[in-house]
Amino acid sequence: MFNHTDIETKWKSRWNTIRQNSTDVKDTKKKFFNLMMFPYPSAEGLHVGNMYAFTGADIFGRYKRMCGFNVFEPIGLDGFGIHSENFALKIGRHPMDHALVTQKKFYAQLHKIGAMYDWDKTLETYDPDYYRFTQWLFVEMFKHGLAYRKRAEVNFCPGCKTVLADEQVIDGKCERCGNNVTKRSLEQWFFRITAYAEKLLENIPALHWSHIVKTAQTNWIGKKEGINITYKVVNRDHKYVFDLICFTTRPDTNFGATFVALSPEHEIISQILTVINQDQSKKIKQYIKSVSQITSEERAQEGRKKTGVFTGLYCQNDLNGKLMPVYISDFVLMGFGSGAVVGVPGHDKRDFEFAREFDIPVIRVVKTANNDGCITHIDDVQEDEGIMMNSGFLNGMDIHKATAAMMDHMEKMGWGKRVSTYHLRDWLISRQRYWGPPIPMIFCKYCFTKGITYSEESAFSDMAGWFPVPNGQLPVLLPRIEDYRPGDDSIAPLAKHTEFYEVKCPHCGGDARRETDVSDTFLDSSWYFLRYPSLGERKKEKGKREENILPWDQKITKKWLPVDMYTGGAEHSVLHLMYSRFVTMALHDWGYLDFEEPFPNFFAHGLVIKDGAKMSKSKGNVVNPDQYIDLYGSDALRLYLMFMGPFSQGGDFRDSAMEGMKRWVNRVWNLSVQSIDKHSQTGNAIVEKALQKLIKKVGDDIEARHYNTAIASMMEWTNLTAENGGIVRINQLSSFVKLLAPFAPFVTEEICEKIHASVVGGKWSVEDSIHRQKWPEYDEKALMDESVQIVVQVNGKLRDVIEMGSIAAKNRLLVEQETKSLEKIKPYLSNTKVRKIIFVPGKLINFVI
RNA sequence: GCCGCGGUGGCGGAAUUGGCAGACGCGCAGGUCUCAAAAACCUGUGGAGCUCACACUCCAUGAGGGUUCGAUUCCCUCCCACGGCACCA
Repeated sequence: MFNHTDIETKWKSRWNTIRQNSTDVKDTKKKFFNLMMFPYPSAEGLHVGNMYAFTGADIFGRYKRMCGFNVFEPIGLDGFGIHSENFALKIGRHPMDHALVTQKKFYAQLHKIGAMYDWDKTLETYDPDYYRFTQWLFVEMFKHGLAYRKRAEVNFCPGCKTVLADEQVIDGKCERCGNNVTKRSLEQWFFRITAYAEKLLENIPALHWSHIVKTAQTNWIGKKEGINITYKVVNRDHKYVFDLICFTTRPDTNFGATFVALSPEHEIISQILTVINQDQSKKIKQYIKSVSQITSEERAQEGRKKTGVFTGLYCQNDLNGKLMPVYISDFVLMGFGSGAVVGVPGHDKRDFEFAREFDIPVIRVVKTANNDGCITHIDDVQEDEGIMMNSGFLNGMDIHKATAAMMDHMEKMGWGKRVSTYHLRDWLISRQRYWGPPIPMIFCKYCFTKGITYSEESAFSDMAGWFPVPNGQLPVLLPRIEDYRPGDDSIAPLAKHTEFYEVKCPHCGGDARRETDVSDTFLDSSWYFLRYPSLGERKKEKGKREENILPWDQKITKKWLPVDMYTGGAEHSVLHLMYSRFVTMALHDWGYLDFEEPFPNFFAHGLVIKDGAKMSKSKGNVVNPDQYIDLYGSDALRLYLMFMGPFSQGGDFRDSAMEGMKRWVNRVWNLSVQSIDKHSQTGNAIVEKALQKLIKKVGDDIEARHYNTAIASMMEWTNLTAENGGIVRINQLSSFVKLLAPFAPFVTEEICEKIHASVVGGKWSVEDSIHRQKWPEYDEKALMDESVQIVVQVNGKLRDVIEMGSIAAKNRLLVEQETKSLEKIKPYLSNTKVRKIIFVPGKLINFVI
């Protein structure tokens, strides 16, 4: 038995003294940036789910280092944001104080899990030396026309008392606190991520990401190809009033169109109100008001009765000259397409439901082989495959051919234009909260009234009076205030502090007002990977307020980025991963970076399950790793976590299974101590052959992140050594311990030191560390077996297994002769004719009778 | 509704290209050691049949069908979990 706590304490301190894991970023010959998603520190500290993710990533980094790479593995804290602030509010400690407490706690815990973090290059998003550049990024976004401010219907979480981005609303609920999200019309800052929709989509196939994550992101971007049809709108007297654009992916059904519906948020409604009578206007206003009073969740409720109001106007369908009444209805969403749809009730269920409510005619324009009758019931509505009818020049075509033909026709006639629309919306970036980087913008009322904009460019035409904080004045420090609690009034805490917001206009020098919202946490994490390698230069920048200082060192960034391997949870598929891609693309286009994709390789690890549920605070099943590290050791816990199942799948956390892992670590220890003691020079051929195979197996498994089977194979090998004398040669032990080193860094280092003392003697130095050793090589020839097992089947059923020389086993005739006469086979072959013999060289023979 | 992933012993899981299903571990049972227990170690462990025993036979990878000499693996239908999107026109 050995004392794991002593060993861990010893090596933690020794590694720290020698800066074992401090990466020299100047050495870029074989660099490897091994990054894992940094944690957001809150509550009780690191939990087993974090440790699972970090350990899996760390094993890969350690393996790469042993394969000769200069591995950089940094860690930091994503400590700004609602999550941390909510916890600070809960326990009644100021977020600034709480941040320091959790920082200390998290770093202490992260020291204990045995990961090879570079402790000289850590970052915290709430550090002014970090967020000055988050603010710099905001300013750059603004300067390039990608940050804008507008009044919009936005998601508001009554629990967190702030607005949320679309991505942070899950099933109508807040991603963080689970409260039902409501809509509010507020002035907010947005990032124009939609400008990159196509690029974000286009680059996805080339990414080495799991198919699941790629699909999730593709779905979120949600590209749809269709056509914008421009209709002439006429009033009761058939007089033209204006144009209206409807988006559709199914123009093939356009001969069946019988109405047009507008979203209640559609801007053309203000024009409509000017061309219709008062009575009608009143009804429309009433309807819009009633819609604004229901929640988005209620509005989207399935099976809800369709509502709407007639505008008194008509769209003219140029295909057949028919007039289609224009309605306003809340089943039409403003955020998709053009916010106006052309209704084809025969071939769209929602359109049918609407037509039912308003007695609008239903026309069939698509038929199937056995159905071309009237559409009178919702189940008759035909949305899929079929052949066109009642559709003029389209008749007889299938719907796909008809769609293309109709688009061609409409474009030729000048009635419409092919377009793509996206589900992706602009990123709502401002938050009416305290614990984040203040948005570095200034609003000047005087300049606003004069219509003065930051630049002449059209992108700024709606942004009169808004100016970014000059670079040299960054960071805009977040002041320490005591009334940091968010209110119900959508007013940011900083807006109550004149000393914060009263500033001079950077343009005219007059009195102006600083923006008092802070930015979304996801902005903090959208660029942190760019910062890490350059952190060695941080001392030079500290406190400096120069104009042209960049968040990173250009030379270092050119060498070290993009990230070589990124490991994290799949739950960030459409949040962090997409925001980071967007920010990187923008920085690339502005000339700051020479790559577009920050994470060409991303590995999505699985989740740790406890009692059948994902480990989370709200479920109350969070497990703190500390107690297990104390009880079983960091090595045993790391091994146990990785042994639960494939790293991509996660697994079920159970205390009892950890005992077994501790037993095995003990067995490895005993095997090592005894082998070093006996100093055996004679090797066992079976153990040696198995070791050669093991070297290959463990290497291949680590590359594939099949850590569970790598560990299983190592267990098999130690079982084999127990059957073969219980000791191994020193060089065999040495190789084995290297294979185990990425998984169990502490105990293997201790064994390595013992081997070193026994074989070489003298003082232990940095170079002697097992984690600096070269990964063992195996002999291809040694993997070949002299004899193999041949499976003997009759009609595909296993009847016998024989051992043969590996060369003979490849000879069909020889194997046939050998197996035909086997005692167990003979009875099957007598009295029948062998119809066929299947032979797989070196593997199997099958007699078909 | 659409898209995606999966279903293997009491449990977590393993199984190159279609070729010995259940590796490895947990749990359980029995044993050694002990006054006793724990720890440690050893043996057994999918189900059924047959046998004093060794052995042998049959059944079994969510259900049903197909392709094949041979299917956990490939194809079709269905069932059940999980993940993403969703009044998206």
